[in-house]
Amino acid sequence: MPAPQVDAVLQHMRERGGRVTTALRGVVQVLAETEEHLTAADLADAVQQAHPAIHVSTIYRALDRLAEAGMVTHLHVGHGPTVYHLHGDHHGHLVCGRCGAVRDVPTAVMQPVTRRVARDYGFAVEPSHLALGGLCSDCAAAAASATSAGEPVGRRSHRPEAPDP
Amino acid sequence: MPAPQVDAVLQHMRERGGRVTTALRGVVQVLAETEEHLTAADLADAVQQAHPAIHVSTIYRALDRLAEAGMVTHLHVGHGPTVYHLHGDHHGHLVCGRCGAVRDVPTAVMQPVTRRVARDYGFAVEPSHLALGGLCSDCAAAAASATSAGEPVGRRSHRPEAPDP
DNA sequence: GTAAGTGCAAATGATTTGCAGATGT
DNA sequence: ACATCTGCAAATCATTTGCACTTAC
Repeated sequence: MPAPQVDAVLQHMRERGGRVTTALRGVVQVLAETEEHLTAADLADAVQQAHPAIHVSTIYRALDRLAEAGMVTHLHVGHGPTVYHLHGDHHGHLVCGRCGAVRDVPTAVMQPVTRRVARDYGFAVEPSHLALGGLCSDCAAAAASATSAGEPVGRRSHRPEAPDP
Repeated sequence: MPAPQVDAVLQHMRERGGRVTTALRGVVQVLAETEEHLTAADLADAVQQAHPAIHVSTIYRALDRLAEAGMVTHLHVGHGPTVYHLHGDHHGHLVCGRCGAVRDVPTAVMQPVTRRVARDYGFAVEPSHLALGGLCSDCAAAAASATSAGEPVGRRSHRPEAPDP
């Protein structure tokens, strides 16, 4: 949706001395079009829809470039591969160790800890690079109730079940 | 140091129907002897000192077994490989994205967030599986001062600088 | 004795890299 | 033009798995 956002990012990259290539544009467009956290493979698939020749390794390099410029952030979720998103509104992440779902939480919620940790340990928490592991409500319920009959989804991106806050 | 702790764990494993093998004993001993968070490779090295034939894949299987029994926990730190430790006192982790240092913080510090997230999102944070990404004081200083002259240590366990709270 | 463990080698999955050729500015 | 990118194939790293063989109980 935010076409202007895409242009802004690309402009920034150009000013930085980088070149705006098909791959770079593709990656930024896809990232701008979703709220989700995408893996390099997800991005490759999406970009290849329009430009089949774009190679995954190129996606990685585009992401590197964007990360260096501070335009995207990545997050290491439990087992699964690294996920990326545009470095917009900062937010933390709740990563379910069972089904792999990633849920965003506003930085505000993290504030107390962020502050305290900064004071006591001199550690500067990077909010969007932040992940709390645990069990989402569904999986917690599943684990508690049955003999653990839940179906531990291998991985696969995530699934924003409830629409929400 | 805590030899009895080792025995307790092994005993528990035996009662659970598992067999106490050289590899299992080795892993538990090494884990009990350190405060650090070790990778499978670290463990392999250590265990092999006494029993050169123990293979890394066996270490992984021993860790699986121990994890299933709830005796060890693992943590996915930024890039680097997974690190393991005995599931004793719960604590969270501060992982420096620059030098890879892992610092423990008591669960108490995390409480406010843990609680709020549980209430608002029904998400059950697993304290010892918890990691906050960011920059440790040293790296933050380095990043701030120079042209970013810091030396991004590949990884390597961590460095328990200050003794503490 | 026998099922639970082990060693090894080969498989998998994510990510990186060297290099010759393509392309944005 | 010419440095920056890209495609591809091969390399690396962490972790997993199949299988014949050991070993703890």
